[in-house]
Amino acid sequence: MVTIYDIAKKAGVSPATVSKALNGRHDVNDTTRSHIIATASGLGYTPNVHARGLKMKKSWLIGVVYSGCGVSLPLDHPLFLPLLDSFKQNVEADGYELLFFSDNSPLVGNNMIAHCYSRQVDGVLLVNVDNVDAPAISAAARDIPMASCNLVLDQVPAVITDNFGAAYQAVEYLYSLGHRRIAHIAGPMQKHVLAASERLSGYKAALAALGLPYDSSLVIEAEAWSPEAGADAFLRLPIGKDSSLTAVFFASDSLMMGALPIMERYNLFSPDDLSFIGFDGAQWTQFLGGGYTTFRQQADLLGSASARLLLDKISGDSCTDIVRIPAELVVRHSCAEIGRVS
Amino acid sequence: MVTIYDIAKKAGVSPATVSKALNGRHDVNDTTRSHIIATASGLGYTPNVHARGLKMKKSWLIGVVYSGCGVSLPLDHPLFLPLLDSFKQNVEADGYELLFFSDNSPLVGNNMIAHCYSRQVDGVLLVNVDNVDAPAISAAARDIPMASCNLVLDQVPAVITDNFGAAYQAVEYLYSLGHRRIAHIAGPMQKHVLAASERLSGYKAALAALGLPYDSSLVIEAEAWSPEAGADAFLRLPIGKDSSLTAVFFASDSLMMGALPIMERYNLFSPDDLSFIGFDGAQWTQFLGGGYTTFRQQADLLGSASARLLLDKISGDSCTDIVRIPAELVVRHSCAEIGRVS
DNA sequence: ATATTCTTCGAAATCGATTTCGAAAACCTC
DNA sequence: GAGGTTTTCGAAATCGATTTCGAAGAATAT
Repeated sequence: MVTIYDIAKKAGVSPATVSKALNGRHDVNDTTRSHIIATASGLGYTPNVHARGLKMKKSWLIGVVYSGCGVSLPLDHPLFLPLLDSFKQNVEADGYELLFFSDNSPLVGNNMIAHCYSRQVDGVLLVNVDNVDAPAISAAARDIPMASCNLVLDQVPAVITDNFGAAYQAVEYLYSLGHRRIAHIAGPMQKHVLAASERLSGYKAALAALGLPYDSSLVIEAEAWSPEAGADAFLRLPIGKDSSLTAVFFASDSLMMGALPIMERYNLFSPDDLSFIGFDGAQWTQFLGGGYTTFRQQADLLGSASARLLLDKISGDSCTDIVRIPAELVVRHSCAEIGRVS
Repeated sequence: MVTIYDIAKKAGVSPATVSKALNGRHDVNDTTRSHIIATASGLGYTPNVHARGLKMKKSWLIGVVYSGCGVSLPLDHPLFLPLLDSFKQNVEADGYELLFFSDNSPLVGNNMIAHCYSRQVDGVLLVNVDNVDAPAISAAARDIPMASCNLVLDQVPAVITDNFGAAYQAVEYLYSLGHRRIAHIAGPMQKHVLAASERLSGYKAALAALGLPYDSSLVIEAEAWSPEAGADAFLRLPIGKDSSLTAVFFASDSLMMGALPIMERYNLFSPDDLSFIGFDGAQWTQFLGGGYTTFRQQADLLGSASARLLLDKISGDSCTDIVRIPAELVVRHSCAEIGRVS
């Protein structure tokens, strides 16, 4: 491995000067600087990040924490990779790289924090985390800059999709098409991941605002975010040709996917028999069944916003607690206009 | 930050002894060892990986390289995350963590290699890489332990799905159901990613073995692995109620997904009008249209095998060049039995 | 009791880069 | 040219953990 000592010897200067030349310090002559840079690249020098990290107490590493054992928020959530990719591009621009570690203990907490200290990460992003030791993390967040995505914890600035607003808009949209009895398949309620609860709140608020009664038989909470759980929940709805139910708002596309085989089994079609709205913007919603209407979570914005939040936190700036990112209603063909027969 | 010097002072021993006690060396008394361990955990000590890495020339880091700018092999490929998760669990068991870096230059090569040297990674996994500076990587692979997944490069041991065998089996299966005119929507041919070419070869070989003629009008190479490209390719096939074509083997589920809207447009149904087989085992194939037959790539095995390969390489063992992982035929309901009307 | 071996521990060097502070040289001012 | 300022450079300390090698003490052998 080529070190600055090798460069120093070859260039006929001291290691100190090499370091300064390579780091753009001003107390080194332009001539010597270019000479040093030339011999450095001639030798194929790459700085040793361990030595640098040891001295500077900075690793240029950002830990990405997710739930390895998460069942309700699976790793293959359609949001995860695009979000991470966007986040990565943003922090890379500032020179950071991503250290990928999950905390495989039942609760994301101490184990993860020990990792952070040990690896000297400069910051931590919590994403797709569903089972946290909230007090431990909030405490650690005073030492280690943290940010989270779609997760709300004390002391940790968060970027969240505007679930409430989107759900509200979903009901408004269905109402505008003439729907009056609108069901909601909710996701599993979790303590710090508010996706399910906020979407349910938005649904309720819109009903109230539109003067629609809240019918608890039209709201089913799924056991998980999976298609299987969606199917189970969907079956508990009053479906059938003669049902007064005309529309279903699913808390996620995964849940909606589970309903599709059931629809086939009962020989029902969307949108003719039942209007569907999903959530997430999964790829299949674009191509299947004439296209399903859904809310696209803006992974790119979620990623860039959480990067901004974390980078600000790292540089010590005070930053906003919560940033809301709107979800985009993607209108396709799974919602029918009804009730205009007058 | 708590260091071994702090522990040494508190425990009344030297830093050297602390280091040895914590690392399980034999030249330290059991009594002092337990005393040291106790005070270490009492102080909340976590070792500084930079200091350790500097001295030991080992980072306990494995670099995961993928194509950031890859278009033909998108980041959200259904295989990517499950594979990575399996890989991670396997290398974590040996104490490694994952450094996630893409090479955003047009060709994955020098930039990535510089990163590896700089970060002192102990090994590199190449995955979902589609545009490589092959000579540069092969050269670097002599210095840095590497392994790849679904990518074939000189000097780099690889784990690959048995594309040939699966494609062969697809044709055999369709043949056994009575199909005689079987089309293939191939993926884009790439130099080092053999998914498309091997699947095409398997298709051709099976035709030949079964005595079926090769009809070039039934083989279309898609421009990319996307649904859009799949739709374009599918439209160039002789489809329609009166076509003699009875089955299509798609090189991926994504390509197959693109064909579904076209089917609807022409009022065709699978399997009644056309039998479909996909590749990858995407989630939607399980739930939509009564279930689509596909080949499941065994992400868990691909991940664990590439972990094994890389860990062996790191420990200096000679290891196999190529490991083949079979793909599992998942029979659902998109393939009809025909021709048994006699 | 003396010699020898084994156990246990610590002083000091090392890994590679950064940074402080002082020294030398070059420059300027009058 | 004396005094002062600026520029340019290097010796040495530092970050925290590991490791070598020698020393002191304990245990064993003769």
